[in-house]
Amino acid sequence: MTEEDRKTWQAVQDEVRRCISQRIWKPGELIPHEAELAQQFGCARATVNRALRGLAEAGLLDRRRKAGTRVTLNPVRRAEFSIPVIREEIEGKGQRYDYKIFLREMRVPPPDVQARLQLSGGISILYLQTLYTADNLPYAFETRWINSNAVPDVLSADFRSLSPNEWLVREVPFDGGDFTVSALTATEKEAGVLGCSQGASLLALDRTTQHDGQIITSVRLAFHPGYRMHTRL
Amino acid sequence: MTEEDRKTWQAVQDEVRRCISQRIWKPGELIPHEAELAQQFGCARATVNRALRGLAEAGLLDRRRKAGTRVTLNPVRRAEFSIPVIREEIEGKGQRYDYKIFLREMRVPPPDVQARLQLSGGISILYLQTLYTADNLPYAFETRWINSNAVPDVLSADFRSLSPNEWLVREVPFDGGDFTVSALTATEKEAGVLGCSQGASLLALDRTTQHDGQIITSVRLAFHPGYRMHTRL
DNA sequence: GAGTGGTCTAGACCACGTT
DNA sequence: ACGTGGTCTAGACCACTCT
Repeated sequence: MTEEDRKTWQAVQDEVRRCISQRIWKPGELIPHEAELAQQFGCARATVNRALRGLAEAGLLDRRRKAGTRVTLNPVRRAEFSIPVIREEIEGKGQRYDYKIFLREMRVPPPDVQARLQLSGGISILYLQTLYTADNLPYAFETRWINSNAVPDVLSADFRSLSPNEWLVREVPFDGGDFTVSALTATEKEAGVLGCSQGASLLALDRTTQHDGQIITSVRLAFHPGYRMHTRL
Repeated sequence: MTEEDRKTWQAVQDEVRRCISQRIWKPGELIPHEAELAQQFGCARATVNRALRGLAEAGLLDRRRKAGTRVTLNPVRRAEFSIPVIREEIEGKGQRYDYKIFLREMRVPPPDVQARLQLSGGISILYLQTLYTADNLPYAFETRWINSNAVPDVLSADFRSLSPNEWLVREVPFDGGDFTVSALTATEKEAGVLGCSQGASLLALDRTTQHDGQIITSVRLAFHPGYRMHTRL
């Protein structure tokens, strides 16, 4: 552990990272407390705290009052994915983004969607099917339910220049939701619009969005075969 | 904006969150600068900074020096998944975790794996096939390549009480890697061990792990049909 | 009870990017 | 040039939790 004359929290963090990565501090081991490290690094305790807090958030350290700070035993626990904002994703590859709305009607959702949207039976809401394309090739097929009772404005929305997704992001505030990734087997319908064979394996993202306790929308995106979500650790 | 007598950064953060969620501050809009908010909340600027930094990391705010702080236009961009540590995942559901190693041999990897592991051709390394089970039902099928040149100890490892994954986590330090999620179509082999039909859609996680510039291991997990990754936003 | 991390403060200076 | 966020400090008190 060399004595650097740096005092930025980043420098401290890098040094601590090195100690962990090189197993100078081994998994499960207690590391020196903040005051001690502050003295070693020649900086304020707050600076050390800033550095260690970041590493704890990243999952590399376990910190508990009185118990001290330990190197996490099983350090890989989280992966952060950027959620595809389809237009950006496509345009980011230099391809031409477009979308086509196949279906737009009021409909009574099936029981599972009713449950997800916390609706009672028999109420019909807005249902949309949209295909996103990149350079005119099918990219993802979106089926979306919008709780039009909670968002009445959506009924008069024009989705010509703004996709349903972007319209919602722009017009309707939200404060939570959930997100599921799964593999699905292409139905005849999905195969048809995505131009793949029926039975193909597709990556599916299901998402619900809520605001102030109400569920606003429930959407499934089925991506073209070969689509991948990627991230660095 | 009510004047609270709280001064914790969490309280400030909650209040700012409320202003965003209720569109008191609209997407794209400039919000008051730190000094002003500090005065409004009756706290130090550092406290406001702490609160806003958190929201910026969460993707709700865009902050730039001199330009000030704005409400993000497209706030949903990241989702954090906890990476499945299979044993914990299974035991967490109250099920019995077990695994069985089907194959363990030295083998020359195919070209794509060679590339991923940054190996030159003709070198044989350790190859493992493992099935993880929950209550004796197939859970996930793992195919793993381990760069046994970088980790010679692995050749004498006994994987009876510790799965290859857990052995590596325990014995080999690492400092990076990457992570891919995709949908795959079950091959005959995968269908056989997972007890599903050939051609079924499976969620696949591919991961490489590196340390000090070297790629240590490349692993693919193919989960049983119906498996989902879930997270809240 | 006592040791450790968690947070707040008031002030200061710096880094950056808009102007 | 100047306004804004980014960071550092030294000290203080608090909150948790282990013993």
